[in-house]
Amino acid sequence: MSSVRPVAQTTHPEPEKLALLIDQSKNIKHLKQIHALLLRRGLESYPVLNLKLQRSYSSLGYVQNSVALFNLTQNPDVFFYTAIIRGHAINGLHERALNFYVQMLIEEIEPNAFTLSTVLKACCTLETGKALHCHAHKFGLVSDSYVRTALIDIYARGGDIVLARRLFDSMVERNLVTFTSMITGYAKNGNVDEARELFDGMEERDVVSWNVMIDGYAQHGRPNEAIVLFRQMMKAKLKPDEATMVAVLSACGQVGALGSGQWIHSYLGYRATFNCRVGTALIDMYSKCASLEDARKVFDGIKDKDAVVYNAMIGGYAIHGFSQDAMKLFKEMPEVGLHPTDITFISVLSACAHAGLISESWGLFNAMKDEYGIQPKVEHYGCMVNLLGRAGRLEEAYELVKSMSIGADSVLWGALLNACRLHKNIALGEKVVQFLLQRGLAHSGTYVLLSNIYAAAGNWDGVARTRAMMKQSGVQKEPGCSSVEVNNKVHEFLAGDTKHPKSKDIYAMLEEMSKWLKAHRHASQTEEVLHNMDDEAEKERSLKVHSEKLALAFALISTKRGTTIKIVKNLRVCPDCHAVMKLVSKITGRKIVMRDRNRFHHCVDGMCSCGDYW
DNA sequence: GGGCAGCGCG
Repeated sequence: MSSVRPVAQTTHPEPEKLALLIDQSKNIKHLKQIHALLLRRGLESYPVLNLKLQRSYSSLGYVQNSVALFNLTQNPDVFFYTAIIRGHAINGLHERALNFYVQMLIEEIEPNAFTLSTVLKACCTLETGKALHCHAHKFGLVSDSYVRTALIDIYARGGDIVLARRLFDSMVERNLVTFTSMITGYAKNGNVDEARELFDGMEERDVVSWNVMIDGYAQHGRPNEAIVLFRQMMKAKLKPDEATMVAVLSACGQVGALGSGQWIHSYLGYRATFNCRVGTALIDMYSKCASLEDARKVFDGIKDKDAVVYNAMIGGYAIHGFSQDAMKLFKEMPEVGLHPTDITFISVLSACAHAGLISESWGLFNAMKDEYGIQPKVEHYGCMVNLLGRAGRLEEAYELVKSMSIGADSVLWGALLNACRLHKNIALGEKVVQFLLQRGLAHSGTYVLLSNIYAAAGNWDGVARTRAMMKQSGVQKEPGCSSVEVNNKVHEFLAGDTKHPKSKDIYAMLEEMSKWLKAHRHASQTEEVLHNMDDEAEKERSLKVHSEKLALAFALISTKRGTTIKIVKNLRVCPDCHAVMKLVSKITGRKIVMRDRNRFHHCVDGMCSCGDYW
């Protein structure tokens, strides 16, 4: 190498060339090499190159390196400030990003539209958003489309969807991104239909707009519409990306659409390995579609698993009641250098709850607080209440709920009520419902559970009163809906449904099932029939057409002998249907796997994996 | 010399 510097310098790459090299560096090693080269040539503080270095370090996640360079910069201008704010914002260091913005204002450097849209990215609260909105006015940036898009985003995510829409409507030029931003706002806020209206009105859509809409359906209880929209996307010849797949897989898991989920798996190419995001989505889908072995295969194939991947697999074991496997994976986490998260604890605690492991649960619950420094959330309490309730320790469960410093939600109260139902404890059930009514927290599930508690104890007065309360408050029972997938198509059934094309055959099968059940001396478990029917025969008739039984009958006539039957129900399975599933599994020799709102039931040869507690 | 939107786990 020549040691004659002046000569060498003229033959070295020009700054423009170096700038390009920085932009093109794909990893930290690369970048550091170029940085070293700049240092050797005394070009480190050459403004353009310095700026580019900072940006590249930040985008590779090395914000500290950017900060070090920033601190060496003499009189950083608006470009440098914007870069350092952005570096922190994209790496989730929101508070520090805001601090740099404040520092910039103190230095009396005026932010431009780039700065403002960047700092808006780091703004987490509605209050900060409003303050920045004022700044936008002050600096005359409020009509800039990037600033405005960011503002729409902030307001929509902060829950002020009306204001977000007002900003959107007042924009002179709205583009694909603005629309997508507004649609995202609606979707995240649960206004899926408004989102769809905007989506349908768009002149052009890209993969992101489709993804947002599909995910909006998937995350707001409308998984079937998510799958339908995905098919339309494919028809429109748009190439789905990873985000599309993650959203659709979530939807497949929710409805138990194993066939569709497998199709996506094959579209992704049945690779031996997936990244964490796609891998997690596949694990979740397979777990919820009762294919735990496939979930595990995907899990094993993921290299560099993160905690989220573990959470998904542990959660899979948990809903199937495989507590030992869940615990085993949980114990493996520290061994591979992963820290359990709050979600991990929800999964292991629910696994323990399903298996009735009381001392283990208390141990985990306390360790979570004391050793891992994770504050229990309402969901963690929910697991404990489920567990204690199932074990009949109702007062202990009630005391736990009352002792909480955070507010209990309707799911937690529901867990307590379910325990009252299981142990026929009317007194506590009434107390809880009274409590909920006073605070306006009662919803349809509350009433149904209370009614079930009365019915279980044969208290028909109580049932009638509950019915009257429901009517008075205008609450309607969420209709039970069961689905079963046959030939990649999800068939849905409501109670007493006659809309299915094969309805006649289904009802014939139900008659046949009745005969089997009679022969096996099955006594209908009418205790939880909601209505006060005087006639026992009438109660039986209403039980016979429960949605899960229709789904079972349809599966029996339309699937091959010996194959596993998989049913998904949106509510908790009713006791009579549960008993029937077990019996039918024995009579037909088929495995019946049913997922209800809470967990999986694997019925084999007359026994259920839940041990008859759910 | 710079900027905006989408994904997972109970």
